[in-house]
Amino acid sequence: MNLKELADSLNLSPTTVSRALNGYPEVREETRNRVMAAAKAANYAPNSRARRLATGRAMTIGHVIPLNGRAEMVNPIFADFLVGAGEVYAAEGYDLLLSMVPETETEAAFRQMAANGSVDGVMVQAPQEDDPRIALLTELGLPFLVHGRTGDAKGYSWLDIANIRAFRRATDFLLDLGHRRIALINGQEGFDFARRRRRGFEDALEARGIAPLPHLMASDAMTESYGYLSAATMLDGPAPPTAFLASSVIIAIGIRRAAGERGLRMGRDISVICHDDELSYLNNDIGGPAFTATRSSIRAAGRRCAEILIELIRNPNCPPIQELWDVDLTVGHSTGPCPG
Amino acid sequence: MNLKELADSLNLSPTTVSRALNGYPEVREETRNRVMAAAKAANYAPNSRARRLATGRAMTIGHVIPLNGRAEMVNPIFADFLVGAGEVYAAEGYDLLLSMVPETETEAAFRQMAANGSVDGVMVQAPQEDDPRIALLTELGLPFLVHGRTGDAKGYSWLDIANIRAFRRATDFLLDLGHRRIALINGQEGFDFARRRRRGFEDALEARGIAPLPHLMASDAMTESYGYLSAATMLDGPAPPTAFLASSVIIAIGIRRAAGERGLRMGRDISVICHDDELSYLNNDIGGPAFTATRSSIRAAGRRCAEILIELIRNPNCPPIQELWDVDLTVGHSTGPCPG
DNA sequence: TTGGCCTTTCAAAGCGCTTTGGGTTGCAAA
DNA sequence: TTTGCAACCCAAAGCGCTTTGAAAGGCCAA
Repeated sequence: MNLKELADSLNLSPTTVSRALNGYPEVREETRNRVMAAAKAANYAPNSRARRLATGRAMTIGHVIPLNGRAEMVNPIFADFLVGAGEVYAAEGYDLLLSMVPETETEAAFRQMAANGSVDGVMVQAPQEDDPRIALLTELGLPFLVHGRTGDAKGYSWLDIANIRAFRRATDFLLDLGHRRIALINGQEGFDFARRRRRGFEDALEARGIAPLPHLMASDAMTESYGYLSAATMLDGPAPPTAFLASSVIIAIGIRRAAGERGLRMGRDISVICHDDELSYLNNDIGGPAFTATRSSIRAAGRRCAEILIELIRNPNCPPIQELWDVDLTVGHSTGPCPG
Repeated sequence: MNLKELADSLNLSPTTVSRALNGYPEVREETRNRVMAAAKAANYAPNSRARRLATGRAMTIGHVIPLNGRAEMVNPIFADFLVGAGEVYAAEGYDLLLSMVPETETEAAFRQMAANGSVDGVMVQAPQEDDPRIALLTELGLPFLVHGRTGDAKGYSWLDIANIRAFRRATDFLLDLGHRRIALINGQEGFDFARRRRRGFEDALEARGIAPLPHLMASDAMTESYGYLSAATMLDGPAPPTAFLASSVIIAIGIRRAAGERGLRMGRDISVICHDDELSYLNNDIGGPAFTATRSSIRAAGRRCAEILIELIRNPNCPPIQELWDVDLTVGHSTGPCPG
């Protein structure tokens, strides 16, 4: 069933049927109702390919996920972010085009999208230091929103959490408990968020005249085994840390494993704070929050990012929208005063 | 730059340029090269909206993720599966349309997709007992592939792992170690995979004349806190288990937490086997596999599912393709003989 | 030279929708 | 009776591509 057939069956022109269906005012209410009823009865839905060609809009938003060949790692926050964004897209009538491409081909992927008009805008996640995607998308004139930020953070739209502040606060919390040998198990340097978090950590130490210890700082893709191995090495080494600051719950789980194997009880023998993206399957609340954590819902971020991006698409010469979210520190069972 | 402009600049007709670009034989090699070079120079890519309208193909595959309002839980395996599938789609020139809809609206979402032709086929994940999606998609004539299976598993295409066999084998492994009070911390009943796993578990017990203990069987969405709470309850209750069988690594991590809090060492005081989907951020291999596990890469499943679905789309009257994958049992540090 | 047959190219007709730029019709105002 | 103006509705022109059916050109055999 297409528009023409539907129109014929109603003895109306395609024009009128189209307008009735799309809510234009110049069609009588009675006619509109007739059309709506017939469309529903015939289970008619306008062909989206044709509609997109005619309107020139793709009604689609692209998420390009770069796969880095080495680690082959899928960022675990990616699913929750996607779900948050997807909820908003669905509500606003946008489709979500997900594109998995090798990291080396992201530029080509964006160029392709811009040239063939398959998306109206794109979401950029996990920006690196001076991420080339920002200049590229600006050049291509494709609306985009960055989750995170990088460079001078000017001239483009982004949404980020206050990473420096969050990690400074978390470090202060540990320092206040008397800890001095604090380890930072961070995400991969190169990502802007990891650099900021390190800076927050170092700022807090510096403010108390404590030098960060290089052997207590690690940086890598945020997997459980990375958390485990880093913590194990540090705990078994000389001058082991009394507290850990971890960039994700997954890492903290690895730390917990290493601590457990060594008979160390969290919150008593060893303290752990992590950043908690509130992943739905790693709920940190039930039975009281297990980990003391800086918390910010990645899913809520996804939702808000989607809203902003849609705004940018609808309103092409809208000035850059930038949003910085502050982060809570919730106290759980994983921290306590420095022993000894 | 569109086709007509490109053609004009070459003094050729749009027809010829289109054929040259799409590899049709009736164009001279020299002409084709000229066209290709000009297209590259002008950074021309055919408008995908127009192409799709003209060809009648969407070159898009839909993944519909039902969000169940209550739990608001995002299945953690979903990201890795998506990445696996996405790799294949990208290689084959298909787009991936991701649609997040409330569970109650999945039927409407599929009907919409079928009516407006935005996808050429869809992937169905995590089927429930007699999942209505299968009948619906069959009725709609939309090619689909089920990851998992349900009902009589006949008449439609699916790819599944041998859940019964895997869990029977895992249970046997624990029984052979002398365990008798074995707990099953399963996924949500209602999902076919969870039913099969329970059956494998019960079959193994039954074969040795052991009755499954209802108080040692739990079933819910597979989160860390669910694993933790279930294990905590069981360990603190009467007749606590000496071994656990968990439907996911995430659950097992929760069990480990509960055990750790009670001073129980895994592999010595308590045994744990889990099913490991080989999520990239929960690598169970580094430093030797932590958990004894039945293993099957969800990402590889995603890849293969995508291949099959594309085959089904390309070849509409292809008979159902069904693939059952056997599952490895790898021994880690989390299991040992029954103490006492 | 002519006819026939490739090879290569093109004009034009869609694909199914939206949207522009009118037409009708009916009714109040002139 | 005309005119003016809403209120409704429609024909037709795209949107940018693919594809059909045909024409033009080149070559060879008759």
